[in-house]
Amino acid sequence: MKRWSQTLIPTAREAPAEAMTPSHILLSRAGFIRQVGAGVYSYLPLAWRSLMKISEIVRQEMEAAGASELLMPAVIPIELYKATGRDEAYGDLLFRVHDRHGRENALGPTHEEVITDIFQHSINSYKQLPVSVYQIQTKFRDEFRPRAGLLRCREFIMKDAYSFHVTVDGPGGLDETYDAQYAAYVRVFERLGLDFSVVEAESGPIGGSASHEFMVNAESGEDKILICDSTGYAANVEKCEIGERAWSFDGDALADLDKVHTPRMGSIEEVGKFMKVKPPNMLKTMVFDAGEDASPRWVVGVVRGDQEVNEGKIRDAAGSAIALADEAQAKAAGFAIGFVGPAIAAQRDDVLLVVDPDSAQGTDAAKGKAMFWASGANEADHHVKFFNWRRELGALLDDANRVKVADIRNANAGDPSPRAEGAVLREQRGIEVGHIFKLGCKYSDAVGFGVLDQDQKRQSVIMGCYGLGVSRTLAACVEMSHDDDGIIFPVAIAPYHVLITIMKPDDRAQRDACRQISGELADAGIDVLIDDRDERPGVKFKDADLIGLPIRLTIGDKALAEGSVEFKRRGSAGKGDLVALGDVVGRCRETLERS
RNA sequence: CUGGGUGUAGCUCAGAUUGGUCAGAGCACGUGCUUCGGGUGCACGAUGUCGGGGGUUCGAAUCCUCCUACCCAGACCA
Repeated sequence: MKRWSQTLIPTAREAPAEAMTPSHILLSRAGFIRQVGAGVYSYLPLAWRSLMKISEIVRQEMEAAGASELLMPAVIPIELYKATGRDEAYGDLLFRVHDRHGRENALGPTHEEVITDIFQHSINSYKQLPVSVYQIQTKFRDEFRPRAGLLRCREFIMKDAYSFHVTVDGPGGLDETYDAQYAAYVRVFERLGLDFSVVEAESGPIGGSASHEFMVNAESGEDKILICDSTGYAANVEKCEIGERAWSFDGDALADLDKVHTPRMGSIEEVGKFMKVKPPNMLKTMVFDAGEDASPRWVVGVVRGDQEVNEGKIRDAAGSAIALADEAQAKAAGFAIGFVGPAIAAQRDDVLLVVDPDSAQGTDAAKGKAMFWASGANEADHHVKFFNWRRELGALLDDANRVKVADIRNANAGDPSPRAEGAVLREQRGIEVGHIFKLGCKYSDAVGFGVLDQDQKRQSVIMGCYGLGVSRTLAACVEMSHDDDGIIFPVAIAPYHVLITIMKPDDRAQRDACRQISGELADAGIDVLIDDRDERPGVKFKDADLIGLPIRLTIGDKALAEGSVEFKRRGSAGKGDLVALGDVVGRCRETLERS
């Protein structure tokens, strides 16, 4: 039980000018957070209560999944990150601090290295595994661009769990724990009352084989996910496969190749507008660099002008570690960056051409005639119209060592589902609140962490790691659930369950009623906040809606004259119901349990 | 990192072209009265390194310059 007048809930009519997203605006206005620096926030009392509630549910589910809580330091000698190469991989994302002796430390962005170090020095035998541990802790990542309040900050609260195994399959194996963590995450987000999706994901710099992301469904989310409703397949756009698409390079040319002067127009939009060609009729050609020693040195990806190349997919298709070519280097190597076209493959033999099926079309099926394509002319400031695959590239198209057709683009809404014939993908936006990974031996091998198995053979230890953004979850919850008046908290995340708005704090009858009700509610284990401020009713009601507690009880003369208080569920329309004093606790308990 | 923008009262912002009654408004805050079920009304009041340094000038919030902080978009990213 807490009195508003005795705590810090600095609500405001206006949000700071820099707040753009709903969660940032509302958490600021409702007095939950205050910005201290770029991507650095203080959690005021209401926010801290919500965060503790989220943390507690996470704890319970982690313990239920067999993990033990521990706490590692935030200050970590840089050597640990150097050992795994993540010193470089993370680069500027690592906060670095030098101590008085000039030693370099990182502020922990995540703790694979530290936990692996601990286990390496504590575990010697397969008999001691598997073990899962977790911590809830402040993490530091020096983001290029923090944004949207708590959604992407440089200092944030995260739960990270790690598991260690001798095998992948079978009892005690990685898969078993991964599945248990997966289930625990589902329970956590269900208990928190969040609308979420689980999607297949790229593992990014953390590394590893399999990974899933947990996304709170919200329009303002940074991540795009694609869903096949008929199978339940869902994946991040970075990972999403696309179903089979028919393709063929064959088809007669519509007209002779027509070279067009397009001075300084390197982008699809500019060229399209200038040549009066729609992006779906253009071939976007991207040059990737496989490295100086690689053969072929260059990989050239082709997708339609309205589509995006997926770097991960083209890497898989090319079968080598490639990256988007450095513009200066590519130009020096003879590529007319901005004006490259598929015909480049016919001009030089150090190029592997990878074509997305949607672009590998000789005929326009819809129109029943040859396909019209525009592309770069492989000459600065020029593009071509009436590009025809067979005419321009000939038999080269049939040489699997030079030309491949593969899914290399990001999926879009309406694309065929990779899991069900005839089904299409639907697009949705989400906020990533959890991400779990099967790491394999990446970290253990990097530091030489192995144990002896039954046969006295040394085995690399297999790892999994499981992250959950606690502070981000609070923000995602607000993104997901609010209205024009303020936040609408799910019961599990709300800092308090019930707000008692006492109209006249000086009135003896009202005070007595408030004391009675709040006492009974507290005894029933319900968290109560009492708005005892000497403010006008309108101010209190506005603030009540703003901070978004699930239930508001209003103690005023009218209701009290009938021995009642007014009961209102946040988010419901109207003024609420009159409930007899004696029934209030029951009504609250019932409402909170039901939701 | 690239591009754009903004730093003036606790918050939202005006003032800047044209240097000099430009230290301002609203909200918030304090006092008094008023009002008392959806941000009440009136009066009075307190509040500033005009982001910082340097320069130009008799005089700078305003012009020049360097620095710095923050925001937005992109690229990147659990």
